Amino acid sequence: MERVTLSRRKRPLSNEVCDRIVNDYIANGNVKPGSLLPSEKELTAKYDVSRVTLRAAIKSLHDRGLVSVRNGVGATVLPRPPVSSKIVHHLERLASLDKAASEAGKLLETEDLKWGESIVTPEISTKLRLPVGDPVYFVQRSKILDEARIAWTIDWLPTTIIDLDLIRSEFKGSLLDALLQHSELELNYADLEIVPQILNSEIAEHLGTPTGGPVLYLDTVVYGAAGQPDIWGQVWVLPEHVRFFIRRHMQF
Amino acid sequence: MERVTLSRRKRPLSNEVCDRIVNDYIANGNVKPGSLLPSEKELTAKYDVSRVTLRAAIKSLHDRGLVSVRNGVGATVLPRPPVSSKIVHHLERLASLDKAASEAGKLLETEDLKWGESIVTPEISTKLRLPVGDPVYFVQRSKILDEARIAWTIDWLPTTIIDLDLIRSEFKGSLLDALLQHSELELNYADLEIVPQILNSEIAEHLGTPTGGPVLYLDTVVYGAAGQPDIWGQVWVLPEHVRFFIRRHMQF
DNA sequence: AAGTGGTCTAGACCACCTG
DNA sequence: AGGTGGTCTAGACCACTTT
Repeated sequence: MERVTLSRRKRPLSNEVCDRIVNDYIANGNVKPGSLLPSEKELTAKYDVSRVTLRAAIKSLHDRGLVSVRNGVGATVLPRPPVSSKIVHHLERLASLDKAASEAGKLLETEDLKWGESIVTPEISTKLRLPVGDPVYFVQRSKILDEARIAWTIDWLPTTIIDLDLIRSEFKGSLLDALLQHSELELNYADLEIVPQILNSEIAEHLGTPTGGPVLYLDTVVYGAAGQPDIWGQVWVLPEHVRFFIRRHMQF
Repeated sequence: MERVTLSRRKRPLSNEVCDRIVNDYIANGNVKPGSLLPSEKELTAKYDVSRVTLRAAIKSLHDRGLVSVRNGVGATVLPRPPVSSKIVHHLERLASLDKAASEAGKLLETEDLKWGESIVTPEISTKLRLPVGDPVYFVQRSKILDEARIAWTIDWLPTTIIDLDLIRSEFKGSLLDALLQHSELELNYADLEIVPQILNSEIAEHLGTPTGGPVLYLDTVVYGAAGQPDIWGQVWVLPEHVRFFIRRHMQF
């Protein structure tokens, strides 16, 4: 019995249990990839939680790609995803490139940072659903890893959602991370389109590389809880330094 | 009261309820984007299910990007994702390009189909964890949409998981779809790496286009329930005809 | 037959939002 | 204060896998 105290608890109990299972069985290799976790019955007894709660924890492990679960068999620990010295950016979760870098033990630096106000063009209008000609904020900058320019970014945001000077003062490299701090914005999900492109002269100049090479263009619209678009982000990333991964699941 | 019969039911009740909500409120526009669904209390009464079951259905709606849910407020119907005349391939679920095409009302045709047996190279060895020099099956083909070549594909698979002639006889355009029919393989998830490339002469020849243009290279390893790699797929797709989307969620 | 996960229920308490 | 969603429990029955 190792009951987690119910009082003064912030995180859901199922999250707590999920982390405990990772620590107790997976991270330290107590249960090796290919082997089974203890049964749900044993785990409910060990952590003194209901089966519903335990199953929520197992579901999280599955969603994170750590185990696969089979009826009548149990939960098998899966091998870790490939690791690399490059930054590995997992696209299935809404997180910034800066966060992916710091998880790889690297620091992304920001250069050529420029904040400003512009006018809504037809293209911005389709992305942010704002009238053409209205004012719109933008932020542009390049990202540096180990003294190499690896990405060029422009973000557009409606003037109505937040004060530009406020977010500017809170900016520490990632606009997304700064805006996520404002829970009142209720940023909720994003639609990301992935397009391979050839480096044109404009982007190549920002990145300080020759034109003609391959570049990954990521077009992201971040939506709030009511489904209204709140940020339109455009990023061009050089593939030499960042690997883009998605873990795709079977479902339904 | 519209209780779903419990007997002779195959699908989970929560799935049933999920679809009913889509049909009764979302698909027909009875609740417009930006408006709230009825409360959980009302919905449990309407469908005569427990709150746990209803919440599982709401969770599915959220995972599918149809609603956002706020504590103390309710579930807001979200606007539909962007539509397009191109094929839209959603990468967060494990599904074939052929399926994405058919969901867009298009038919992907297959040309230059070739089945064969080869020898494990060092690169194949790292992907499929097979000894170098062992035999391995491969399938290569190009995909045609509206008489245009849009993709070139090679899949590699261990000789041990299935008989090549069997899967060949069941092949209807998509190797993944054919293998997914074999539930004994327990295909479970896939790690997809996304790389922008410049068309080289080999791939350009397969695609019948000039070299030097942008192409999206998708490197996929499909894993079984025990975490063993079962398929290594390499796909080069021309961006003119297919749009690649991911809906990224906030989590934890 | 025994053990595993898959699903469902009824009821409870809490946190959050709105008037 | 009242309604909404967020979490948790104990117990039940079913489907699947293994012995």
